[in-house]
Parts: sequence; structure tokens; C-alpha cells
Amino acid sequence: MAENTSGDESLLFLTDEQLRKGIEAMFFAYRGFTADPDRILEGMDYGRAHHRAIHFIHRSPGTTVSNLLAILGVTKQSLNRVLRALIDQGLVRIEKGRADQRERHLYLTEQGAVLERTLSDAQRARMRAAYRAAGPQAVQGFRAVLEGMMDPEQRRQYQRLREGGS
Amino acid sequence: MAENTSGDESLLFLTDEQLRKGIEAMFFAYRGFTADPDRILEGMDYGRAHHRAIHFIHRSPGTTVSNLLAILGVTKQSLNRVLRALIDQGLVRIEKGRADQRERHLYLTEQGAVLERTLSDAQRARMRAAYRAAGPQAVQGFRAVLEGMMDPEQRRQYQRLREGGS
DNA sequence: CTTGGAATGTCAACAAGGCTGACGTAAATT
DNA sequence: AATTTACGTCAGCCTTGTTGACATTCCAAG
Repeated sequence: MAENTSGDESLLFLTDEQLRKGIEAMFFAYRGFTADPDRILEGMDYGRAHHRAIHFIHRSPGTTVSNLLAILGVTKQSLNRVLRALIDQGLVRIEKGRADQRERHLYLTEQGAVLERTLSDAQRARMRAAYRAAGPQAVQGFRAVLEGMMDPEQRRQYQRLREGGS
Repeated sequence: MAENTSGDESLLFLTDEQLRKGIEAMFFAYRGFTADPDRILEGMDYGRAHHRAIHFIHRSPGTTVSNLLAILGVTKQSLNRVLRALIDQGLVRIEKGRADQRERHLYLTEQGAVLERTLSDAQRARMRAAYRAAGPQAVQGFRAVLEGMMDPEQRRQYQRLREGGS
């Protein structure tokens, strides 16, 4: 919209100052974004990395290790450390692939699902408050800008996750 | 809440599924958000922590250590390590307070300003692309939702930075 | 003028969570 | 039979965060 007023009024949102605001908003908001799960996990043997693994296993039950690797964007050594802890402590269950037996399919156990719910309840509560305060129109904009900030590869990952949901 | 259409059509954006999308969008977008500066800094002796310090010193020249501490939300030991490197390598200059001589005021040197520009040019370019693609309406929504996600303390920090800008 | 607290620096030790490199094994593929 | 894929693991390193303890300098209040 708005191919108008001498490219000045209408492009105010592209000012360096405006962009800087966006950058700082991302910085501060991300702190809030992770604050609740961090609080919950501190004291347990887990951290943000475990949370991420749990989240995506919950989101895509039966996902493989290499798939998770691609989504999280870390090395297998790094993921393995995290996964090992979750498996050893009974939050995640592994199942050898039936078609391809090299693959390991990952599932949350009952116990894992409980923690997942605790974490995502907290995170969603914050998100919900922000959404509600801003309104549906803002939410659309929020998501549009975030998508624009992703690397193409990340955007693909993001959108592939969506195929099932909504 | 919502004394309207059977609390369904109008609140679709508050669905757990919608909230989950927002959460994942934050996750993937933040990766993109930090990707360019990370790339630039890798190989230099610096990292994300140095970038943050440089950013906020640029933003508020003459800011004190304790002020920076509050903004960044880390311990003084952690910040000091970063600051020490930047000072020793001539990117940041320190000035004793004139009124209160306990305070140290922080400034970027010429050299520091050069790196700052390099980093923020890259980060703004990405932001600009996302803003442009999404449009001014979306940008407003983007910022509104992010503000809603901040802790009150963080929001105050964020808004105090704004007083000068925009 | 003394004293308590504020602002800062620094040493030491540790943890989480990234990384690289190397090696091993089982299973699928060619 | 040889190669590639998917995964696990050992070892070591780096960045960036944390606590705790201690020293200095200086402002401010009694």
C-alpha cells in the first residue's frame, strides 16, 4: 500500500532511527521471550538448549535426529549432549526407524510431555498477553516482519513446521 | 473477555496454535537477526557480547558502566571482560566522570565507530528488507507485540533509550 | 571529619552450550 | 563389495554467562 507522498512520509518507517528501534526491540523482547522457561528450568539440570529440543520433539513427534539437527542449527555433538541427558532422565524416548533402521525417531515420554506443557504454558501466557494487548492486526504484522528477518533456509524450516498446524 | 462473536472468530489469533507460531517465529527470526553481525565478527577477537556493548555505547555516548550493566542485564564481571578487550584494543575510550569521579563514561573511538557502522549497516539492511516487505502497518504491529513481550523493567529500559530518538 | 555506601575493577573458579576433529558402527545404497 | 548415510562418542577448545571475595576511590550524611 501507499505508493505516494514523495517517498518521505510513507517511508518514515525505513528511517535508520526506526530500524534501530526495531533492532533494540528484538533485543529486549527476546530476553522476555526466554525469561519464563529459563526461570522454570534453573535448578533442574536443564537449560535453554533442552527446552528447544523438547519443544520441537513435541511439535513433530517421531522426528529424526538429523531433522532436529537441521531445525536447531547446531552440531550433532552439541545436540547429542542435550539429547543424552533427556533420554537418560526419561523425558525423551528413542525408537529405531522401521523402514530405515539407521534413523532414530524421537518422542516425548509422559514425563517429558509434562515438562513441555509447563514450559510452553508459561511461554504462551506471555505471548498471549502481548498478542491480546496489541490486537489481531498487530499480530499479523509481527509475524510478517519476523518472517522477513529469517534466512531463506530458516524460513523454509519455519514454514515446513506449519504445514501441519493452522 | 471479548463480548462478541461467540469468542471464536475474533480471537483466532489467540489460539494455542497461533501462539506457537509466534514462538517459533521468534526463534527462527532471532537467528537471522544475529546472523550478519556474527559472521562479521567471527575471525576478529570479538563476539555477540562485544557487539551489544558497542551498540549501546554508540547509542548513548558517555553512558556509565553501571548504566550499561542495567541495559545489558549481565554481571559486571562479565561486562568487564568484554569492555576490557574493547578498551585495550582501542575501540572504546573511557573518561572519568567530572561531577562524580567514580563513574566511568564510555565512548567509541574512531576505530570503534567504524566497526559499529559495519555491524549496524548489516543488521539494518536485513531489518530494512523485512520492514519494506511487510509494510508500515506491519512494522507498527511488530513493535507493539515485541513491547508486550518485554518484562516491565526491560520495557522501561527500551523506552528510556527512545526518549532521544524518534 | 569520619564513616557508610556507591561505582568500579579484578582475581579465581566454574557451568552451559556452542564448536572442530577424529573415529567407530550399523545399515542402506550402489 | 564398496561406498554413503545416520548416528554416537571421545577429547579439547571458546565464548559468555555465573558466584564469591576483595580493593579502591569517592560522594554524602551524620
